[in-house]
Amino acid sequence: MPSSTVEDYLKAIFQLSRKSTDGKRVALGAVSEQLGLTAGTVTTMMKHLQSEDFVSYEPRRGVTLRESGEKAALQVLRRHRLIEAFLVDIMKLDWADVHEEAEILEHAISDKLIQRIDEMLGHPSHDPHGDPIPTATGEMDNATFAALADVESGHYQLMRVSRDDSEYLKWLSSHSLHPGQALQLVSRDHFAGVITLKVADAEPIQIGETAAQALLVKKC
Amino acid sequence: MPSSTVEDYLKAIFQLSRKSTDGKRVALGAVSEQLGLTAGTVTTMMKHLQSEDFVSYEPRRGVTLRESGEKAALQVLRRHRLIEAFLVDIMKLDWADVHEEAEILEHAISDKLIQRIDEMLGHPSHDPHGDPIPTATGEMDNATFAALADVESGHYQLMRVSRDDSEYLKWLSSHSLHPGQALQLVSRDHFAGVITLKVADAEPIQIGETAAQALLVKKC
DNA sequence: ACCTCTACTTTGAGTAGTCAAACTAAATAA
DNA sequence: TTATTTAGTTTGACTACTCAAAGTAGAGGT
Repeated sequence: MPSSTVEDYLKAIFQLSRKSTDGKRVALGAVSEQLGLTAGTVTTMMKHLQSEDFVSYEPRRGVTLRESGEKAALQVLRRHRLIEAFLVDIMKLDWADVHEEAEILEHAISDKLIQRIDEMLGHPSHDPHGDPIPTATGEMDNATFAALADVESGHYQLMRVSRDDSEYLKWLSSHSLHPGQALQLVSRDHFAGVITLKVADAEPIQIGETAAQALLVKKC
Repeated sequence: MPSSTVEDYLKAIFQLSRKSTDGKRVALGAVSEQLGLTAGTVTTMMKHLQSEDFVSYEPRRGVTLRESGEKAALQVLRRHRLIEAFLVDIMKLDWADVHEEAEILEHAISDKLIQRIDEMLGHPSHDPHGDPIPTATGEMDNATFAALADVESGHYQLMRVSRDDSEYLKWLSSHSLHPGQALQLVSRDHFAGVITLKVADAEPIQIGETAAQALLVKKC
């Protein structure tokens, strides 16, 4: 059983490895950035994770998850996402507040309780941010979507919000921008970096490219 | 914000202090016993807790909680007991399995979530073992009850079960012995140390004095 | 008054995780 | 090719918690 510290490292490496250009290799700097730790701390931990067979680590080149590391990361992700879904659907907490809570609970909840939560929710496939929930055996849907920032005018469905900060999520909420929501990209000003979109039949709203980067959409 | 280790110490001291014969003073041996730690570890920690103003510690005489220590202990107890109630009433987990889970979650759940749980349960006054739940401001009902082991024949109501081990609780369950349950002490054999009792209109059951020590009852 | 036992304290050491600061390899620029 | 910058590594130190084992204070027995 990895400690909760180790779980955090594995989760970070897993998530960074999905965006990696170089195979699934992750630079240690990205890990220290993500976890808010110094570079030296991360180097030390990589050696330890290697000795525990969670990762393979090549000095100065980066780390990749080994099988047991990936398995552990998927379990943490599963717990995290089921907890988020639970907190929103059953506990009726605000979408925007749920991430931090889950960040802690993911290390504290037993398998038995996670299983119970999964049942109560009817084995959901996605969490409130639209992220896929790995199964108990570690399968995960790996569909990818285009960012609203990279897409032309047309009709879309919001599939995923890939950003956790609470203020941003509150703002999305206030404009009914939840996963599943249909929206229309009305126009974009490439020079100003501003996108105009319509959600249902509300007034059109303006959104910057950075904010649009986190909105993952599917054409429809 | 005390660490979860410190919370465990404070909770242990609080609970031991209620059984203390010497005012509210608790012997360090009792603490190390309760927490499963060596005596030296506890001595070290007592100095630390004193320096943090949680307890007052007199070498070789014992510890008593100071105000902030008692407050912290009551908050932990509140979280623990609300979590137990939540796991039984909402999550439908077995009474017997809930203690261990709560032992961990009590250190991981935020105030916001505890508040939500409290609302969902309708501000319960007691947990599934019949233990009183301290209020958010730290008030706690301190009613005491006699142990079934110390009481004569007659009709009683089971008010509290003061033991956490899962096997024991499973056995109680199987005989419908939950807090609130009416029961009759039919007879007792002081020499054999065996008590005969009837629960509702089931067959009479036999129970030893040790087991009866954890069953706290009210005459009725 | 002395001895002994028990409960407690002290000491020295270990684990897990962290940082700051000095150092170094390798990529990039000149 | 050499110099500079950047990313990563090493070292020494610290915090929080723990144990084992050696030492001691004080209560009770003789």
